[in-house]
Amino acid sequence: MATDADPRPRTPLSRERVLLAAVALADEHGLRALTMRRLAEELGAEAMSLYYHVAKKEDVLDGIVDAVAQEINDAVARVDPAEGWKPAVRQRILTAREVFLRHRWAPELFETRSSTSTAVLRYYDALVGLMRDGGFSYDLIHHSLHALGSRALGFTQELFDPSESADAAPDSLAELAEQLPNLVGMLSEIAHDDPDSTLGWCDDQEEFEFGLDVILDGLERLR
Amino acid sequence: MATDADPRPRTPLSRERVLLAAVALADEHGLRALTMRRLAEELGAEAMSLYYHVAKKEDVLDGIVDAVAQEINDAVARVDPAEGWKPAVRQRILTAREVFLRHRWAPELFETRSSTSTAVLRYYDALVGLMRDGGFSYDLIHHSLHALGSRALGFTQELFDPSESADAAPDSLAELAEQLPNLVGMLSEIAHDDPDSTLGWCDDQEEFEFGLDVILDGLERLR
DNA sequence: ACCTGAACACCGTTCAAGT
DNA sequence: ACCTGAACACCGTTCAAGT
Repeated sequence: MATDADPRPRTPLSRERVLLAAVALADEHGLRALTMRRLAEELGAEAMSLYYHVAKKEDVLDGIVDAVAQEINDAVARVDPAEGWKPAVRQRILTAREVFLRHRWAPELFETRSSTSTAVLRYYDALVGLMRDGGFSYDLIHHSLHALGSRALGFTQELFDPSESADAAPDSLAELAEQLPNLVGMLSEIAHDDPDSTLGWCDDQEEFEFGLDVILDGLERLR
Repeated sequence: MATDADPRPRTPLSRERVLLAAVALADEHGLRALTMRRLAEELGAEAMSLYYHVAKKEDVLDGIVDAVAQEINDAVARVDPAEGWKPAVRQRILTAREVFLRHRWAPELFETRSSTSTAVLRYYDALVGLMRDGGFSYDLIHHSLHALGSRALGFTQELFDPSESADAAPDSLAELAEQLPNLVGMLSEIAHDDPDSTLGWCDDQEEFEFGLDVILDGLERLR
């Protein structure tokens, strides 16, 4: 008798199911699509049902940051402990980066709320430990974390995409070259063409590693 | 007869007045307070009146990014052209930073929409020119801009504020020290105490300059 | 214990209408 | 040309009510 339409959720809701669905929704449609109403729909429930399992939307956002941080911790736990602090730190960071490449909405969220995640703190704790074992003083490690900034977690935020501006100008390209001679000169020599390794224009894999190595080499010298 | 209550706006609205009010509102109450309705109220008008002067809210956000970028360009135009590419670039960046210290909401917005601002492009163009004159190839300049990231504009986004987590834990501080021995060890040696120079915990003036110099020194070596 | 419907106070934005 | 009021389609969230 109940064989026809019975779209009740098989499994009951839970904080974990809500967070998993939130991550999946953000992965597929971006952060902007992550509304309480849409999230509930994805789970076959009403928006208000979510509030039994999470306090408020902020709680969901904190939760998915923590979930990504745990994914990072799981990933870095599997990397071979390299010889020397530098390859070890480098490898950890590049491994963390791979997680962000799977969750491209995450950098934006980490910028503002990663301090609430104990998983993020555990990630940093291990990084501090590695550098400590590598002969750094706590003071220099502290400076190093500041110098690395978000790079310690594996991403840099993009700041501008000159290719966009280039597209925008139709025939005024000559005028643009006049106004921005150096930028146009530089960009005419350069091409980015590996979208899969790119978190926005400024976060190309090759460029990420270049910047990372500039900093790690600099820290090495100060050690 | 019209001597009593006549709170009509003296000056008519204009795109410029709208943007100025938007910057002032964000300065005083943060980005979250910047809604079309609140902005109109600030101008003594109705929300819908704004749409005669700006296309949509996105347009307002693009506009205030451009306004801040112009403020930066004005500021850097006044700095003495230093001798050598490094002091010149360094001074430009620290001057740009001062503008962000006046508009603490701006970094968040620049992260996502600075590519739409021609003023930002002009800022970068001058920076590229300085480095070019300093003997850098376009290719290395390009790498350098990636390595600097948002630091080229004078800010780094904060990633975590361990002091917050420290506050949060009341008596479980011992447990925290057990779980995060390295982080707790490091932080016990360190204190941040100049709130005026700080854009969030990770963006202390001293730390900003440390990180900047690590990168500039590294680029110098690659020149 | 877990979920829901109706309702509230907000958003950005459209559109026809006022001066 | 410039501004407005009413209305629409969305938000997050509260609360009393259902099972």
